[in-house]
Amino acid sequence: MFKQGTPSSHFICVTSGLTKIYIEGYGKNLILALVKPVDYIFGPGVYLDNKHYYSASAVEDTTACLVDTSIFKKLIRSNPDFAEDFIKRTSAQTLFNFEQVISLTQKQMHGRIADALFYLSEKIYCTNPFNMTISRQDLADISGMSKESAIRILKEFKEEGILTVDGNIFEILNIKQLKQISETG
Amino acid sequence: MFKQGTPSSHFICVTSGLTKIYIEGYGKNLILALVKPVDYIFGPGVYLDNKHYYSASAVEDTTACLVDTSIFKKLIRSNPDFAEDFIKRTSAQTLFNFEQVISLTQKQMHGRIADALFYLSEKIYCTNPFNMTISRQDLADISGMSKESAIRILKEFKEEGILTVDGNIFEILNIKQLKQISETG
DNA sequence: ATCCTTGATTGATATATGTCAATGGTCAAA
DNA sequence: TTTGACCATTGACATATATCAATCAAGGAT
Repeated sequence: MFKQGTPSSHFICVTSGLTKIYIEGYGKNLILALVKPVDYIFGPGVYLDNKHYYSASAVEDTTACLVDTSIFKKLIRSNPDFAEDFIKRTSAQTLFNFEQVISLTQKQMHGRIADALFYLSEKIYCTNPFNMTISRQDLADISGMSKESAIRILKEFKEEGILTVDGNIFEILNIKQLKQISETG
Repeated sequence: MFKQGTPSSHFICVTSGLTKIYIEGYGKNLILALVKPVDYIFGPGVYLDNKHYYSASAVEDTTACLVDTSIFKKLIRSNPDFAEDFIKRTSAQTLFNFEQVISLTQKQMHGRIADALFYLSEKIYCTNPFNMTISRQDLADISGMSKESAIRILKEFKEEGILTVDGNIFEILNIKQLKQISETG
């Protein structure tokens, strides 16, 4: 959909499908979030230099509509309720980033995969047996590890009866134990 | 100054000294930023649930003044320029967080210490031979590693002539090489 | 001066994690 | 059916990094 470093003149509203937004780092990508309908993609560059500071690409067939950022900015200036709501949203986003950073920097792989699984099940697909439409590489890019490592952790979870994987259908069997793993790092 | 999880009813303006803001994670801390005069401490909780989502404590003797958040919120609603400026600041903050996350998750220790040294020299102390007023543990908490590892990397940099350390006076001798290390991870 | 606390440093060791290479499965195009 | 491309999986191995324990240096208080 767009690449890090390119000019950004619109903000994007995803109306169907699923999109990943990710930073292209040193040889690997870090997925910041998955965006599902109806949610917005609005990067920090909009109020700075009108560049994208992350890339976005569809992981499922996705439709979206674009809104010129100048319209958005006018709305912010003219409507205090809108501005306040926007600040609330970005605050929540920041909070989410905090949790993510702590997970990525202070937990080991098992805890990070656990967090990613909960993110997918609770926040993205919103069901428990859920259909993984993202690749193992994407899962690894969410959890900040190599895809081989991610696969190995999944295998361990399967062996311990925490998880079943049938094709791309994932089911978390033992939520409590997985929460435990998330907590203890 | 305040602890993660406590209620936050004011925003803080640091008028002298140096303060670290950090997240208390699983057994270790992650320093998000150092705050020097004159800058503000304004967490994401202010517009959500009025709680602090990170802790702050002084690393040098620090004075600060407090402003009730309700005053701040009124200003946001009544003054579009102020609101826009605030959004710009938080955008810049978000951008900085992005760089930080990439550094922490995709670079190895040498690159992360290099980044931390540049942060201290260029953004915080703003001189090149600079007086490290933070501890090695703090340096480690900025770079997301154990203090022993941080010390070892510093030692290597000294041996390679990139850095001199005299007491708490640090001088980056070979900026170009250190940039190189930051780039190559 | 001596003690005591705190932070810095060093070494030895364990382990978490990445890398590389090989294999297998699946699906679509020819 | 066969081929090829792509993704998932597995194993063997190298190495980055944390942990633990010990030592050392510098002040402050008694």
